[in-house]
Amino acid sequence: MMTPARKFSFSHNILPSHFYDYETTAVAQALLGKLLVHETSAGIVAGRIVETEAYLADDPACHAHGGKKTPRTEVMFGAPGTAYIYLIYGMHNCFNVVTGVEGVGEAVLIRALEPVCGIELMQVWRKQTAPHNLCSGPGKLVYAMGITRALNALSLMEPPLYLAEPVAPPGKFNVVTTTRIGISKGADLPLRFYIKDSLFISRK
DNA sequence: GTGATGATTTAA
DNA sequence: TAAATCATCACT
Repeated sequence: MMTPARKFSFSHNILPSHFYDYETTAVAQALLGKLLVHETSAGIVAGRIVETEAYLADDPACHAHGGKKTPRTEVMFGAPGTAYIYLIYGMHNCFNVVTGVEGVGEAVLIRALEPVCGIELMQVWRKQTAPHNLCSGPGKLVYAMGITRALNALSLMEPPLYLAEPVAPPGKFNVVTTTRIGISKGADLPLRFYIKDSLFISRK
């Protein structure tokens, strides 16, 4: 008789609150190699973060630049380690990790993941099969992970959506720094970070 | 109320 | 290269 698939989760490896006790650019780099996990009713999906962008309080590309607090940006001023999810271009959503000191509006955009877990689910939700095309963009990974705006403002330190240490010992990797993608203001700032030679980033 | 804008993706 | 598509925000 077949052994039933073991129920598992990554929740015992959740990144603790002190992970966020650093400036946003440092957290953006430290998030590379970590896991983003979503425990859904359909199953667990997870990916290794391979590309991020920092959005800072004094940064013209940041939704909350200059301390601009609106109904939308309010979560960016909340506790670090919460989710900031917003609609972009009327049809996709972007997923961010709120960072920085509470009361200051900063966040890290997750731009790409390497699929780790629940790839079949990702393929269904993305209507794509190629692994390198499942999570290689901020809008794409939101679909692949089953993330919706219902998760906006929720803590990333507990299920169903959370950040975790990878299970296997992290291999050594190099980080590349470039300017950010798809913005007009603040376009020259070196605030995009990705894992060198990753096949899963949104673009070189 | 109205209009400009946008941290994207996809297909042609 | 262009179209799709709509929440958000400032207010010519």
